[in-house]
Amino acid sequence: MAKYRQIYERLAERMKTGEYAAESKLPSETELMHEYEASRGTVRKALDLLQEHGYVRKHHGKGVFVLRRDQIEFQFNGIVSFSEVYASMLGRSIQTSVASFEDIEAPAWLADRMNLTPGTRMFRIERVRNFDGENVILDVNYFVKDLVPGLTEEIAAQSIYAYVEHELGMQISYAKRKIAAEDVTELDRLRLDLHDYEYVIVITNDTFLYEGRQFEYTESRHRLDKFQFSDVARR
Amino acid sequence: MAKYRQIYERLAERMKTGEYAAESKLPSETELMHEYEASRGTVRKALDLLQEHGYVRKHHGKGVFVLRRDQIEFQFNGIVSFSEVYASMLGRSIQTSVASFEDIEAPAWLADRMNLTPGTRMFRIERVRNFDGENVILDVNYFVKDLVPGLTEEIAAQSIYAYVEHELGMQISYAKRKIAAEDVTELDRLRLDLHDYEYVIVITNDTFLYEGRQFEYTESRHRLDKFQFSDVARR
DNA sequence: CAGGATTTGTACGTATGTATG
DNA sequence: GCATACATACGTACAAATCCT
Repeated sequence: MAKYRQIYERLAERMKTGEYAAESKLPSETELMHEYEASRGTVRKALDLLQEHGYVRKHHGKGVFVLRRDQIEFQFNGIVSFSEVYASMLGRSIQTSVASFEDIEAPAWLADRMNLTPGTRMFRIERVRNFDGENVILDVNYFVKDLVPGLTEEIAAQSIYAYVEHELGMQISYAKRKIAAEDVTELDRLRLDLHDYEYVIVITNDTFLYEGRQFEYTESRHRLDKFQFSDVARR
Repeated sequence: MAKYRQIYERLAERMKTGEYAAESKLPSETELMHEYEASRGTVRKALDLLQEHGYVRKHHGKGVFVLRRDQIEFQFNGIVSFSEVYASMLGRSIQTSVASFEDIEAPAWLADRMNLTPGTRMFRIERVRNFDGENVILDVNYFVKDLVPGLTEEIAAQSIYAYVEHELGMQISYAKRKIAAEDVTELDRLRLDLHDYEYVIVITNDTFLYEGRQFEYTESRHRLDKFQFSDVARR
């Protein structure tokens, strides 16, 4: 792994564990240079990455400050799978369990939406995200089977995106997202600890490969109080 | 302006005008070095920025390629006030009324959040968006007064962003957005037709100028059923 | 298929500018 | 004014991915 990336991960780790507390100032670039035996440019690349991912905020002439991260956050501009996000919040217990794993024929509404030939085989996967002992997020994924051969329940329990990108070497190009509130469904009640909430926040996600082919459709259904989305828009 | 940013803008310009066509390859870093009389590091910073902003994609060993523009357009990367976007999504018009327009001292929490010296004068504006006869969105804007001189209630009733950009000629750099659900407040009940909804979706928006100075903080509070957000994320 | 040429990625060093306290 | 800390810019070297002869 690249050195700046190692420094990034080490620093992120120390913020997650609280060694570098929220609101506090990180060591200066010069100090980090000596600590990690790296050049200033390399240290700066690590710090830039931390800022891009929402860990810190740099202030010219003052220093680099640790940001608070108390809620579940979808912080990045890029396409991020939920386990990637959770991985970024280590220190809090988040567990994924596969509630359902089926090999089905694409339902009509989905074949239409994804522009597939009717009858296409797909994986339909339900995964529940448990945060601090409560089931608060339900992910329902639909993958085109031909495009993710060898996908198993065990992989789904880990990170499907890591499998798709690193094992299969697939090139993801872009994803369309939509966020809206919806009434809770029977499935939500079955899978989630909803308490009295009557609504869920639903993120729908259509993911495309470089050639423009869609290989995934996902609905991520969040309990209201555990939902947060952040991003940075630029001109 | 920094040199790498000048190169960034020049290249972006040449892509917008079509001089660098979509799907085509940009000149190599070495060529750009000579063309702009800059070091490789500086050229690379400009290219990184272009990629981050969705103009190009870099491929190790191959080159830097111009992305299709139509998808960038659809992206929410313009820093548009959310309600304008919402209106265009539904293809209908929203009526805006200014519910409150004050000249105040920055409250402590906001001075802290925006990194302002305490006592800074600000405009605090409440605007209500009416759709199909119901008040469904409440925008609360805070602007640093020094940075938007001459802002009036009449302008607020139209588009503040149009005023800021075209009349004042200010250069907006980027905005940080966060979306989350919150309990309704007294203010929500006062301004909106909430029916039985107990929650609102709140979009907070911190907007920055090129120099990194923040000039605005906004909360856009949406009735649950009238909220929708879409965007395109790119790897 | 080998191997060199091209192109982007990483890393180091140095110097100077700008913001903050 | 001075010290500290981050920002920009230049130059160099080598690594890794890709392309081409």
